[in-house]
Amino acid sequence: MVVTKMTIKDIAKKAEVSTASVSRVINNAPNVSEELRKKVMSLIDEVGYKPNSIGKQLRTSKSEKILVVLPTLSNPFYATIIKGIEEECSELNYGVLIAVINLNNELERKYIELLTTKQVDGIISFFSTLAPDEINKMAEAFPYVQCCEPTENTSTSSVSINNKKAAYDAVSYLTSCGHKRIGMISGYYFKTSEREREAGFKEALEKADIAFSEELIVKSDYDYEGGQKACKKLFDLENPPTAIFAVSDTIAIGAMKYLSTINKIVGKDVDIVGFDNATVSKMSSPTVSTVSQPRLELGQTAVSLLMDKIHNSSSINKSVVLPHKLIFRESTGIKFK
Amino acid sequence: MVVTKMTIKDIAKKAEVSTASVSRVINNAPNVSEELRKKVMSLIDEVGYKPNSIGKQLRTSKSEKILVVLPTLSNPFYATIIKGIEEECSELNYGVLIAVINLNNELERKYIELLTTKQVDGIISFFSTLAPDEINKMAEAFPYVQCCEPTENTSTSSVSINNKKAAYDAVSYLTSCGHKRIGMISGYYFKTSEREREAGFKEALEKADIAFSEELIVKSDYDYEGGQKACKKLFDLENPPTAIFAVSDTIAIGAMKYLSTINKIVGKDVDIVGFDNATVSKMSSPTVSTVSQPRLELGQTAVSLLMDKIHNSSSINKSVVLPHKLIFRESTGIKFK
DNA sequence: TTGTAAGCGTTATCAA
DNA sequence: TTGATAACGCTTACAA
Repeated sequence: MVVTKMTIKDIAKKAEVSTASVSRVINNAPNVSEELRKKVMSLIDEVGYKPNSIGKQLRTSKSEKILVVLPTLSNPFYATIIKGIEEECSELNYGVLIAVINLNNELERKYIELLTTKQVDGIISFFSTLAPDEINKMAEAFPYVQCCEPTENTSTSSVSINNKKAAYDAVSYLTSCGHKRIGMISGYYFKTSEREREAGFKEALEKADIAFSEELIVKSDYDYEGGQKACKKLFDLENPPTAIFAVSDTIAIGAMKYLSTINKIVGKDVDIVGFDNATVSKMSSPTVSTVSQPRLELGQTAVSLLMDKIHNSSSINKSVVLPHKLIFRESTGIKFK
Repeated sequence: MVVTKMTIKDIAKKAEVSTASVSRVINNAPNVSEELRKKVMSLIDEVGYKPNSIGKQLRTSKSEKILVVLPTLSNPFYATIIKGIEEECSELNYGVLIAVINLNNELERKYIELLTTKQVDGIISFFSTLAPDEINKMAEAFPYVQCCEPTENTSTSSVSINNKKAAYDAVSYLTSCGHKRIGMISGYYFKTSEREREAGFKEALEKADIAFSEELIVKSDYDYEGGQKACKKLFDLENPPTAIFAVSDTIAIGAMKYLSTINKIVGKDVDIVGFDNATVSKMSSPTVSTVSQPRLELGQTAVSLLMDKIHNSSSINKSVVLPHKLIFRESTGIKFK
């Protein structure tokens, strides 16, 4: 961590060459003599000179950094995806910066300005508060890809699982176990995935010839308390469900907590499936059956989509769908222990 | 989200004024006529001009952004602290960027370059892989503060709780309950806090006239599996403990899991105290008694320390210690349910 | 109050 | 292969 205020000019002066030559050495330009290269490089090493990247950015309009826009930091779900992003970017020598917008539209715009003012070369967004046509317009002019949760009616490159199919699979498993009355705990936050998962839920019921009624879908916050409350609503029904499909593992664990207070045994009296294969889903007791998303690959794919945009501005929009996986644990019957 | 490639020159030309005047308007300089201001502002609004902040940064060496350096994203402990940072920065009109270094020294250096090259005005670091004198040297030249986990033998501004006292309090509570044989599950990751907590642990034993032996401190990864393994080690001892102090709630929950497999009832046969008051500590069953850190205030304080450095380069280094709090839950006896 | 022009640290064009 | 110099977009003395 040598700290110098040296500029390319200082190096040039010391080496008795032009700044242009120093620049060529730094950037591994083809046409520099071995002699010059050695002289300049040894000097650079000696004084610990680091090119000022603001100057470079101003000149080249490239930052070799991308920005990851997150709705919140409190959901550990993102950690692994971002690890995938980091790994991929690290190989490409891109830096990864993260911004948290907390559902704040103004804040989101502020961070997006990092893109429009060329401070980052691209954005991977996990959630946007912008209107669809704003997103479309921006994505036309700048490298912007959506990950996991593309805003409805937008056309940018994106990567996610098939949320409808994932819900369909989870609920179909429940019907195949003989459940005739299944509740769903959904949310009112991530609009797209929730709508799709609700659609998958309904389709699975239909397929199993089970009547659907609105009371079976309860909306919840994405937390432990939310899961408890939502579950109570379901079990305050005249005809309560015998199984629950929840859109997050934390919600599922909250639901399990409520069930324990009314002496229902999860995995026996009531089967539960969560979503995301969060760390906590293996820590609770009983452990939670869940739908797993390929997080590392989600991140890696997002990066390659973004790089495509960065290096080829006319690149066409691609929507990549990655496979999900059902994971069976104790919350859906002891046979899966 | 209007997207223009306009520069200050274009605006100046359109408005038939100098670029200096436009600059003054943008920056709310005192000496501009109302007439000029109106003319320029309306034009700016009309065409949606946004000043290019790279140009501005190059000229002013200020970015109005800070960087938060995190060891990992998978620990939700940071989420609330960062919320405190965001809130504070938002008021000051500073942007907050986050970088994750995953214990990778090279990566950390890369992100620190954002500071040394003036792309961010300061850094709040939650963990560093750098050598103490490197940190000191950097912190002398640039605004850099450490939060929660200052590297030992460094002298930068920092904010944290008193980890030794926190451990002392937690373990003293355990001894006050009558425990004579207490185990500690520590880690080998965050060197500073672990060492301090171990010191607090020993001191509490000493104070209660309980002999200490090395076998009572077991090292663990900061996860569920680590907690299980560490707990097994403790209970494979000839003389196993009747209480455990763990340096994280996740470890504590892992320990509880192991205890359930050997038919020990937590809160009755064995008392357990965790650390951090993580979300999961309220979700497990039994719930986990823990040491709570004032996360929001930790973040806010870090920001004010940093702003002090940013706006007053000769500002003296301050070490702020914030109060911790013991939280009693089911894992230390049902009387605290 | 406004304009002129230098300069922040680079890279890239052109000429040598 | 190397050097001189303009340019990137902005702010800020200094002059008017």
